[in-house]
Amino acid sequence: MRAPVTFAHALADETRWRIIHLVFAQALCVCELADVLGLPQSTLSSQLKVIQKAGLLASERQGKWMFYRVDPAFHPLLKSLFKHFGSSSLTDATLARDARKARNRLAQRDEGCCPPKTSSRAATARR
Amino acid sequence: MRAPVTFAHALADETRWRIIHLVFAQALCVCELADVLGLPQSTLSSQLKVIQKAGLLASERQGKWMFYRVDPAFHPLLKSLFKHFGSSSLTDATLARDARKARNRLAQRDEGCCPPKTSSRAATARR
DNA sequence: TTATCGTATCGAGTTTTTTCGATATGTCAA
DNA sequence: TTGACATATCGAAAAAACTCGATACGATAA
Repeated sequence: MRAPVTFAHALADETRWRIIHLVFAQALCVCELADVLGLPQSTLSSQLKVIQKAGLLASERQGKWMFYRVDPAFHPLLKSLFKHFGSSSLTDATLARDARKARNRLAQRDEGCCPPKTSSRAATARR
Repeated sequence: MRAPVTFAHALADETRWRIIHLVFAQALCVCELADVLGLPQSTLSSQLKVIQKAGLLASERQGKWMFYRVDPAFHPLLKSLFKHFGSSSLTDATLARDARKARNRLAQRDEGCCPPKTSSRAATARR
């Protein structure tokens, strides 16, 4: 009984809901999330911890950066939730803005703080 | 975005999770929930309000009693959640105990405080 | 090593949530 | 109407959650 309640709690916050949408299909690092959401880095770290506690996140360190994404095991469940509530960047203005900002931010990888997107290839190429 | 977050919040509490399981398949009145869960009536009223705020509940007054059940529109979504987490009285000891208490309590309808289960027939027959 | 940068943790302040007794509201019956 | 009973609301205390600046940790590069 603890697992589903913790899972629900992970979704029961607007900021976390936005985070989950952002890292559903792609991995982002903490600084990218902070940029997109306009929140301090420590806040992001805290919220990510809550989501992680529910087992929702897969994380991977890439040099200095920590990348987070939704664990694929939760994709079907979350998809049915998204579908039920019509929650997507097509219907929600905030999610749409987040998605756009994320696209812009991703386009600046290599120029900005983060390592190249295609992590394994570029990361090994750097060393 | 507010709807799914409110929905998640409704599930993000152990007591509410138990309530939702209890009134998923059958309608119960507040005093029955209080008996089964062993909580004061005012606590139940508060928690039911939280669940209701998410649109999860259908309620029906039956004389003095107010019956609550999960709105059937949410059955599929909740079922996928239950399934994902294996949340049922078969796997969870607390839910099992709740279900057993509810069965006992239902068997005492007509003897105790609550009106007969087959509400429409019995209720009209009373008048 | 030192410097830098990204992230995690800490700690305090603020807000929200949860609980539950007391009380109000509403319904039925007489 | 009164009385009894089920439920809702109120109010206050306790607990939990949320935010965010300051700081510690960890990895990279020079």
